[in-house]
Amino acid sequence: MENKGNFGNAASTPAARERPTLKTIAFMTGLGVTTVSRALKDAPDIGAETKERVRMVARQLGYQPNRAGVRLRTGKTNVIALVLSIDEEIMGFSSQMVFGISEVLSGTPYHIVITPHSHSKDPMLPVRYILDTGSADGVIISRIEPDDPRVRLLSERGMPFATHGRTDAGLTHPFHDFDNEAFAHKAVEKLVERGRRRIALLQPPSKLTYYAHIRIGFQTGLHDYGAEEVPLRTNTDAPLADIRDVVEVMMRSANAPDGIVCSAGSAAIAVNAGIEAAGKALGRDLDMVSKQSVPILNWIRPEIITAQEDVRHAGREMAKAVIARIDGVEPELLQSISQPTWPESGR
Amino acid sequence: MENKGNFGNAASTPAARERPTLKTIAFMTGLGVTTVSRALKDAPDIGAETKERVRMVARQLGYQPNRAGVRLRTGKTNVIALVLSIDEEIMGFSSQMVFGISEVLSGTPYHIVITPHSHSKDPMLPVRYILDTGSADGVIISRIEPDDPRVRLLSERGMPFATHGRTDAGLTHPFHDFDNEAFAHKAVEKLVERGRRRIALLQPPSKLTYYAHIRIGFQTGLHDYGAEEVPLRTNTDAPLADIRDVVEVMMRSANAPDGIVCSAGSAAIAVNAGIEAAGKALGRDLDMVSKQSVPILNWIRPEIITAQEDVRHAGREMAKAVIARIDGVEPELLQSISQPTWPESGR
DNA sequence: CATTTCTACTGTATCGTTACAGATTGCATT
DNA sequence: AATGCAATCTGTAACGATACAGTAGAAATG
Repeated sequence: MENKGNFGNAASTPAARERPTLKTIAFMTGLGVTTVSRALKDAPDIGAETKERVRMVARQLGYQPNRAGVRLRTGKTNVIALVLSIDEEIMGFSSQMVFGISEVLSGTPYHIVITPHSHSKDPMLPVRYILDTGSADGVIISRIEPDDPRVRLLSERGMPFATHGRTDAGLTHPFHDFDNEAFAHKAVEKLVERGRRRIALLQPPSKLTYYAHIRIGFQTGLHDYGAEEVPLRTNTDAPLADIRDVVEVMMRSANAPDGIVCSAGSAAIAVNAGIEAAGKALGRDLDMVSKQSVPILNWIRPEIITAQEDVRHAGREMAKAVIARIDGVEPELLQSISQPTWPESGR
Repeated sequence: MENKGNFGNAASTPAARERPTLKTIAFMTGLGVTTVSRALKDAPDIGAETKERVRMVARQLGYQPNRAGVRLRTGKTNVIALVLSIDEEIMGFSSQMVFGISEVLSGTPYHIVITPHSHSKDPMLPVRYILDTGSADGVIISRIEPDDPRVRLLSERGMPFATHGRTDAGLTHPFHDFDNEAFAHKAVEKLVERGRRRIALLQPPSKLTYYAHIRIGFQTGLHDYGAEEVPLRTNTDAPLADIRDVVEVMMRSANAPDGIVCSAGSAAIAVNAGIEAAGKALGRDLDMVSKQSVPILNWIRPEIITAQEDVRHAGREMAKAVIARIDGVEPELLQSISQPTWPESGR
């Protein structure tokens, strides 16, 4: 009865020093490989006592299922692909997101694989690659457009995914978003509170969905608090040097604003440089409200009024959403929006 | 002669819509699976014409080898694991490194997997996990200590790896490092040039190898240029609020320094806050020289004299080193040190 | 007592790839 | 004509896990 079953035809006997496999456990318990596999999955047709024994031995051996074996047989990769734009933000935006995702994945068998791309190249490429090679069980993407072709493709192919930002074309899918409308609205309020009336907006590139959210929040804010817009012809994607130059020109012009709303932390730095280059100063000639995803603006220019976007939290939410989606939860239930927080100024 | 070989006993015929495998190519070319496999690897025992034909069909089908298959059979994972401390730096330090690594890996079959950990927990854990599960072909680690146990373990187990920073205990291994000694030395020079003589150093935690490099550069600098050290009792790992407080106290004290050398960009922000809290100002009462890995300090406090550390470049170098190591290149040949660059101040 | 049903377990085939140990063919050599 | 030998090509087994289709034995049923 000893050493039967799978070891009958196989020549090998499990070596002590190798990484344990199901075969090792099967050998040690005297059970079949199949039984061990099913026992570890808590299948209903395995005896309670047997399960217990298998689990004990597995634990003792430090058994970890071989990923390649599982993946080959079942097609499950246990990988979440994070598609990142390599020219995203200069300041740790994406690292915080990665860490948020990792936090959630650390309790699961999932690993995080970074799939980088440049947003000057075709943004479909990384997504197509993942789909064609089946190299992930789930995908996380950002920089979402209203009718994002990546979202369409992923949905079509039935690949679970979550987005950082929403679409706006009747597509239902898991997402996490920051309430940019609320941010922009409140930003205007904060400026008007300080007696500012002529306000410029440094907005995101118009192709991204949240451009519209920012615009709406900004414009209803202007309307609600009786302020007017001073046009600013650049966006948060522009090189910092360009932003500085454009702002400098604006600040030197006859109708310079007395308030600025800035949609990205790194851009706020350039805006401030432009303001100073024009001989103006925050807090004196004008005020600025900016979103930031890494809490540093307040450290350097306490005069900048900031709203905090918790990107790490966004990462957590998206990771949870993708996993839930993989587990079959309906997309409608996997959408969340987080509110800006307004830390008391200073520090 | 058609449809023979592997298709004789197998019931399946390759479906058109599925992802192509070697079997598909074998079917289309009328060759055996083994032949196709060897042809694609350019093995010497396959005819030139056959190779050409196989390559053509493979290209046409968009064949990509199944990673799980390769991994299961050969043990090669095609994964480079990047071990990242989730409490690393607040500012995009690690994202830039990730992108640098990605740049190099994009031309190879390697993927990058992030293995996060907290450096308050046992730093051996992620490394042991990778070794025990064989989940990567190569590893990249940072926050290196003089006699780093991770470096020892990885070497012992023959796992290819590269480090960001050096060890200092007779261990030979691939690394990329920033010349912190040169940085600190030059930093003192820059301060003395501006007439500063009493200099404080915000140093890295003493357990990290580059603590010594910074100290040596700093002290030889003091000696060479005839300046003296004002002690500063904190380090770059401390919470920003702590750094600010300690600096504030120091700046209020009788023997406040007239110069500061700062070993990390994010810490410089807190140092500056401390200076201002004490009612002092950079450029007037004292000067500061700081290292930065993301070029933003100059944007916000142009008065801070900065040395740039190109972390993206470091990522590239380490990725190249790991791959070379995997390919059997000797570790001695895979060590590089990059010099600080001193961008002209301003903007 | 024969038969069905249920419980607990097992062998075989398979995922895609590659190492290994042959085959087959044609051609030159003895 | 027999032999040797490259040059090409091929089948089989194996990596580790799991889906599937069983089997053996005990217990319940008629």
